[in-house]
Parts: sequence; C-alpha cells; structure tokens
Amino acid sequence: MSDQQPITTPAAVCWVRVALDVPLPGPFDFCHDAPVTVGLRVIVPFGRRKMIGVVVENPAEPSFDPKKIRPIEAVLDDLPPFDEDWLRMARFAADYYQRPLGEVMLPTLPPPLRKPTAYQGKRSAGGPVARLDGRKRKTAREPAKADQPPQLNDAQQTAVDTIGALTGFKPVLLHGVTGSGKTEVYLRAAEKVLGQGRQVLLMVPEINLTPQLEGSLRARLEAVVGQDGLAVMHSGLSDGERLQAWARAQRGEARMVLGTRMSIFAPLSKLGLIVVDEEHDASYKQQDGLRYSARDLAVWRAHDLNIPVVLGSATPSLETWQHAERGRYLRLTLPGRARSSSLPSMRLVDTRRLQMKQGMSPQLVEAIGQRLERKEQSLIFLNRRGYSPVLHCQSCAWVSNCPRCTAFTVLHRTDGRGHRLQCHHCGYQAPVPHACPECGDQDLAPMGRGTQRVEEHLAELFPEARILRIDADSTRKKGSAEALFASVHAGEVDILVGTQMVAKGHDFARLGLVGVLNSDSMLFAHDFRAPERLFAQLMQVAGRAGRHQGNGEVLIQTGYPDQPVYQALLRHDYAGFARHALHERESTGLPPFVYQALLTAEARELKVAQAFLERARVLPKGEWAADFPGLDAIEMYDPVPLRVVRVANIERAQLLVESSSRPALQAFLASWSHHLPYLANEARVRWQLEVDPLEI
DNA sequence: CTATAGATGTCT
DNA sequence: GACATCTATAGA
Repeated sequence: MSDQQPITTPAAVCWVRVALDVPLPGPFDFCHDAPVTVGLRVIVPFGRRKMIGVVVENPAEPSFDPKKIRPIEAVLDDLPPFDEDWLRMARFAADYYQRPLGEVMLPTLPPPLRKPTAYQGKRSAGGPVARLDGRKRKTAREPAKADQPPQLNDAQQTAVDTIGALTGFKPVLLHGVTGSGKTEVYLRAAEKVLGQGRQVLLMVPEINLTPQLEGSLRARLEAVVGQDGLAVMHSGLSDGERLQAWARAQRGEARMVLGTRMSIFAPLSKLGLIVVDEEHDASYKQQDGLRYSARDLAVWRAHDLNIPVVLGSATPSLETWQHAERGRYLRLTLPGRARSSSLPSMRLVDTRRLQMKQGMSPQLVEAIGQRLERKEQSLIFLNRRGYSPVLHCQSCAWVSNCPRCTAFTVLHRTDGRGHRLQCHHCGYQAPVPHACPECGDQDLAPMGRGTQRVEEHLAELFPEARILRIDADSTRKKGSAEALFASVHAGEVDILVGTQMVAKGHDFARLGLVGVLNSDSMLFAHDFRAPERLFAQLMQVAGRAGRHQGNGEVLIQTGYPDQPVYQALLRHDYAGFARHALHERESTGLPPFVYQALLTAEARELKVAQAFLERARVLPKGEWAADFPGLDAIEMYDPVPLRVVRVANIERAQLLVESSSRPALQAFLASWSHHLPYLANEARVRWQLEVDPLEI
C-alpha cells in the first residue's frame, strides 16, 4: 500500500482491526493515518463494495499480508463509540455461540447505522443520527397521569426489599403465578434503581402481548424518568424508530428500556438492573442468524456489570429452577394471586371412557352451557389452526401430503366458505380434490380437528352464543388481533376459540371457563422438553380463568390423566412438577445436567446432509485429533434426520453433541467450528451450529 | 453463436 | 453474504 500513499507526507500508518458482517473468520485489518477509537463505526472497502464495521482494536502488527491491507474510507463520529461493556458482551456472545464477531455486532444495530448508503445519500450530510437530532420531536404526548401505586402484600414487600438490598451480581428468581403481582415488584425495584440515576432494562417475550405494560410503565415511571425517559425496542419498529430508541439509550436519555430479546444488546452504559419477565418463554431464544438466548445473555451481562438480574415466571425453565435449588440463584416466591380472587380449579376429563363429540366431552359442553347462562365467557384452547390437520380417503390409504415436505397438508376453510389444502411448513396451497387421487373414491373426509372446525361445531351446539376465533389465520391482517381482543374485552364474545395466541398476557375480566382440547398431542409429539412446555402453557392458559370474580374453572381433556405433568397441574404444583422432571432429566442425562450443541445440515438429498454430518462426527478422531484435546469429555451421537425431514424440497439432518462440562463443550466447539466450513464446502451443504438448542 | 442458470471464487 | 466471473447447456 505504501506506493499508494501521498508522496509529500509519509504519514504514519496505523493498523485498525474492524468487525464486519460477513460469514468469514474476522475481524479484518485496515490502515489509517491515526489510531481509531475502539467502538467507533467506520466505512471500509471490502471486495468491490463498501461496508460499515466496528473498530475493535488498534493492533501493533497486522495479522494479514500488509500489502493487501486497504485504507479506511471514513471514520463515523455521529455516535459516541460503543463502550467497553458493550464490546465485551458482543465478544462473549461471538465466542459462546461460535460466530464471527461482526456477525454478532452489526445485526444488533438499527439498520441505518449499518448501511453505508445511509451516509452516501444526497439529501443531507452528517449521517442518520445528525438527521435524527435535527428533526423536530413528535408532538408532545399528554403527560400520563400518575397512577396511585397499589398496596403491596407481604410477599411482594419482602421481594421488593430483598431486591432493593442487593448491591452486586445476584440472579433472583421471582416465582409467582399469573396475577400474583410480579409486575408491581419489577416496578418498585426499577423505581429504586432509576432513583439512583442508573438505567433499567425490562425484557418481555413479545411486546404486542403486553400492551398494558407500556402504559403502566409510563404512568408509574414518567415521574422518575421524565417523558422521554422510556424507550421501547422490538422488531416491529420502523428503522427510524429503532434508531431513535438506540441513540437515546446510548446517550443515557432513555433511562428505562422495555424490549424484546433484541434489547439485551442495547448500549446502556449506566445499567443498574435487568428484569426478564416470563423468563421461561421460548421467544427469548433467537431462532435464526445468531441463535442466542437473551435470558442467558442477561444473566451474563448482569454478572459482567456486577448488578442484580431478576428472572420472573410462574413456571420457570428447569435450568433456572435448578440454579435456585442449588442456591446459585436467590428464589423469592409470591404465593397466590395479589387480587383476592382465588386460583381457578383444575379438572382432568379422562377421555378414554367417554363418548366424545367433535373432540368435546359432555362435561366440557355442559360447563360451557353453564357459563353461557351466567353470562360469563369461555375459552376453548386448541393448539392447532385450520379446519382439520389432514384429509384422508375412506376407501384407500390416501392422505393429503405436501408434495414438497414430509408433512400433511392441512385443510383450511377459506373466507368464501370453501376449503383449501395448505402446508404449514412451506406455504404450499392446493384446492381440495373432488375425488381421491389414488382410487377415485369420492369419500374424502377431514381427520382430526383444528380451531376452525371446533368453532363450527360450537356454533351448532350453541346457536345463540357469540363465538370468536383467534389464531394466526383470523389475525393475519396487521392490527386485526388488537381489534379481536378488544371485542373480547368489551364483552361482545361468549365463547373464544384460540391457539396459543390467546394464552399469553390478556386479562379477560369476564372469563370463567377454560377448556383445553387435544393437549396430549403437545405431550407426545415433541422432544424431551415437551412436558415442561406443556406445563408452562397450560398454567398460562389456566391463568386466564376467573381472574376477577374468582370461581374460575379449567377442564383439561386427556387420555393420559396419570401423567405426572397433569397430576401436578391439578394441584397448581410447579415445584412438584419440577422435582419430578429434574429427577428424570438427571437419571437420563439430559439438560440441565448436560450441555448440548446441535449441528444441522441441509441438502437436496438427505444422504448428502448425513454424509457431511458423519464426516464432522469422525473428524476429531482422524487426522485432526491433535486439535481436539479433552475429546473424552464429549459425547457425539449418530446423525439423524429431522422429525420433518423435507421442507420445501430441502432435506435436513442433525448431529447432537453434548458434555457434562460446559468449558469442555466450548473448547470442543471452538476447534470444531473452525473445521466445519471446509467440510461443508466439499460436501456442498448448508449448515448451522446451535449452542444450547431448545428443540432437538 | 448467445442467453442464462448454476457453480466457483474472492473478500483485510 | 454479496458480487463478479466462469462454465455447462439449451435453443436459434
């Protein structure tokens, strides 16, 4: 490069190491005429294009052929540099999840901060943040009227006092059922930290499910943090809104950040408390790109900053519960419901001996009738959308399969009263055949029930009732979910039929009965975490019943009433369920007693994907063995096809790796993931490595 | 011969 | 991952 330097002043050349969002083992070295502050963004030439990167180091010597090193194009100083705390967390996440640093850092930034074109635009100079600052603030909101803080019960007071007394890192498990008043504890704990001039991060699984929360945060905390002191972060924001929230957080103007999993990466230099609400919720796990767990990163970040972290749940993840059992986490319990109303009564309906009609037991039909007479609402919960999960021929063995996936196509009722077949995996759609494609018989019948069919049946049973269905299909249009939920709240609905969408967050005042259909399918169709998920989901949906008047009732239809998960549900006994489940996990050697990673491969043909996995499996035992010390602490299983092998004509297989030692697994993965790109290139497969997978 | 899809290679 | 360049093949 020296021959390209200006001849007049042989300026000193400084090496600058930059993280870029490319799937290569970075970071990458560039040169500049002066050192560049670590944490600043820069524009650099990379191949034929220009990219934005983050400066991570000013090394004394480059780690790349200096003749190929190109100069930095621009140093962006529209934002202060990201601080060391933020950089440390990004480095940790990159190492832990086995991804290049730039692939962790850049995607966490609001899009305008990572697109070079945002700076090349002709409209204005100075970059998006300068534009943002110059823009007039939206018309001032009415100041929210300050809510009177409710009286705390003893357990809440103890929790608030205990959290308030913490001075350094301590994970706190706040264990309390729906309605036990966890939110009020979060608010009080936050108030105290905000009062000390520090920032608070409150994470929730999905922002749309807690529309009330933002309101109550404003009402309660605006007095402490001011009107612009609250920032909201989630993927539903526009680029501009995300940029604004990010910049306000970084400048310290946003004192309180309410966000989904992505907000764990918010730059908060005065962070004093992290709260993870519904910490067991699977939404905290990112399922594409960097597959991080925002809850786990929250605990790491709190540890790194030496601050408390509160994990709240009625049904904690078994990982968290185990930490509490062992005393690593401090457990605070909120018994019962804060408002005097009692817990709903739980009943199991043993479907084995019953004459079922359209999947509903006489007991459930009767219970719905009673609630109708009392002008109370009922919720029928069924985790299966569509009309029926498969169409079949009554004279031969034909079933409606998707041509592109190893899955059934689901029968759906369409708007115009007709039906269509739809694949839930790839989106394939087809008209319903008039006759069996195999044998020509005309007796094609739906098998099994989805929400649409249950809705139809309920309408026949209770012609006078107002019935509403809420699932991914009925809420497809943006904003329609809110309208549907609003009509339930307004009392315009007698019977609500829904999928898991209705299980979370909403507090329906007149809802007395919850009926659960077909929950056994949730128990047997999945992996070893199925009972844990089922317990959490049923506790959550049960929590919708009788929140206001009491006398709530939950009927669970099952063919397996003796299963421990159902028995524990009957008693509202999370601790009993967890004891049993953890015992089982320990004796069968499953998490949280072992740590896992999952290598998944995709190819046109299954055997290609499996051959790659097999090569990956034997690699540490072959010529590269020297790269894998401590291999005896690692268990590698045989490559197996995924439960749904083919999706959209791509076939998938996976290889599970586990160890009882997290450091051993980490060390193994670090060298393994070095070799995998070469193997994958030869085998021509797409692959991904997931650390701490939730579904296997 | 040329249009085009898919494979291959490069990126500091 | 983005982008340019190569190369195999179908159609005139």
